[in-house]
Amino acid sequence: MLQALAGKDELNEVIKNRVEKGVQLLDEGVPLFPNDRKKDADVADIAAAFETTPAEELEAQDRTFAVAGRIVSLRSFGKAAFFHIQDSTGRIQAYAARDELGEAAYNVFKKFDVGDIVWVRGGLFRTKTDELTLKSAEVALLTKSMRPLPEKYHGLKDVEIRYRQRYVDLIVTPRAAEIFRKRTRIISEMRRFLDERGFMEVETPILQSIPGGATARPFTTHHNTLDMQLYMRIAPELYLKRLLVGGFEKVYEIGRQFRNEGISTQHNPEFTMCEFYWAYATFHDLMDLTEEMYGRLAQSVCGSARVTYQGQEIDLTPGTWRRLTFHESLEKIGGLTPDFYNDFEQVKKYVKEKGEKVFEGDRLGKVQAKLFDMHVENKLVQPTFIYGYPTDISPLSRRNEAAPEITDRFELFICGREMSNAFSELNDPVDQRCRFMEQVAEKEAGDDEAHYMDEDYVRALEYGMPPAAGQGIGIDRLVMLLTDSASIREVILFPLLRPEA
RNA sequence: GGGCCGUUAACUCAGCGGUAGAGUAUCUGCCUUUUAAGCAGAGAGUCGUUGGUUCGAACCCAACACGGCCCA
Repeated sequence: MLQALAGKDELNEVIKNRVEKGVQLLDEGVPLFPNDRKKDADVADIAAAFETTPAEELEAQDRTFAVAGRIVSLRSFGKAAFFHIQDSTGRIQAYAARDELGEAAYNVFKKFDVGDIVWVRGGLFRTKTDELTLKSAEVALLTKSMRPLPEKYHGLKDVEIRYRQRYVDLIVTPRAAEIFRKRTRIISEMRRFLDERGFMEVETPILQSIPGGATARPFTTHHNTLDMQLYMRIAPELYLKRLLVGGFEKVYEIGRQFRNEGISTQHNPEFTMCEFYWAYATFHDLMDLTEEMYGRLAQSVCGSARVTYQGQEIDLTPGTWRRLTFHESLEKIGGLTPDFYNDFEQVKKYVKEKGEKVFEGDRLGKVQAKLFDMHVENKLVQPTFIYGYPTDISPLSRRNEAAPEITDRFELFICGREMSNAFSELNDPVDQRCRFMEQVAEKEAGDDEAHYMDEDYVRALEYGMPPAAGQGIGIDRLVMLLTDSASIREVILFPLLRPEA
């Protein structure tokens, strides 16, 4: 196989050289991809244990360590060489010399390249510059690399290659690897937070025959045997609330959602959301819980409740977050007057002039939401709950007892972006049926993001759903905030891209 | 969908109408404490694709592809 590769003239010079080297090693009886070596230490553990140990003490001990990892740098002299080995915990320098390894082993070592995965066993010493270094008593090739890694100093700058070939990015861009480690920590910490409070993690369908729980266009797919059109879920909401009907009082799901929408620095067609539902609670309880959760995640992942995002300090300290009603925000932040924003015809004319689409069936709340998007949203930098959304744009939320035209719903904004959406749940089946019918009318009027009718969901409510509050948190945007990432593609391992040209 | 920008060696980039360049990486030689190791030498390219303008195009023009940023 290697001979076949070596003969291919479309391979570039570097790859040809690597293949030839591989063939030579094979000829000498050195396997290129063996799996018979075990490591007995992680690089970070060695560093942690001996970082401050003086040179004499290091060399006095006769203990050896076996590590395995990728060669990420190599400085070779004639009869000795220094190289760095990188494993999943970090990197450590190693030293190989002809006099230590013996002539034959050193000649094999000389055929190792940057990018190869190797195994090294040896004791520790300190170099002239005091760097903790593993002195190879034995080295072995574990995986021959055929392709050269990107340049060592500038690294991989081309974002297209970084996203398409994330495997390379993770090897050579420490920040990228760090973002995804933090992402994992954020999600596991969130699980722990919810588990501690008695929430039960569940899994609900991704393939749905009626997509619901959000205003968004779904992806469509097809089941062959059932010959049935299916949709990829846009939210797990309606299934999670069915579970409240079933008697589970606290449930959550962390999972992928799919929305057939544009792609931007804030939007990827598939993204991850955490949704949770809490019986006998209200949206006020959720605001408190949210502050507590975000504060804890920031503390755990960033070491402080104050984080820096794109040069701005964001204070996530629980108990300090601003809370404003939707209407207050239009006035205090948007600088609009009730005379204006309550005048349907005037607002409709205004948003149309600004280039927004207005459909036949749209009502006041919907055009007010566009005013909010234009004049308020991007000014909400520090964490702010906006609550009391118009009922027209909140088809699944409970109406406010005192003012039925608004709902007991909030959205959380940080850095000018929607981070979360939550409300006291609508559990009146009659009201829910009417709201669905209004949505269906909007859909017929041309809004393809409007809700579908979901008869089974209404039937579930007819059995009785306990009063409850529920929330959805966009995990990707939260990870962006806590890792100071400007684009959602920086926090998704394999963001959606068109096929390579 | 619209606007602006980018695409040149494996990587990072320069070149912007007159024979395709540098650094890293690769190869050869020297080199046993280097760390963007060093010294000497060599090889490496469908300049995103397709057309057009021109005596001559990586460079100017057009369309397309992929990507980035901004707007909708």
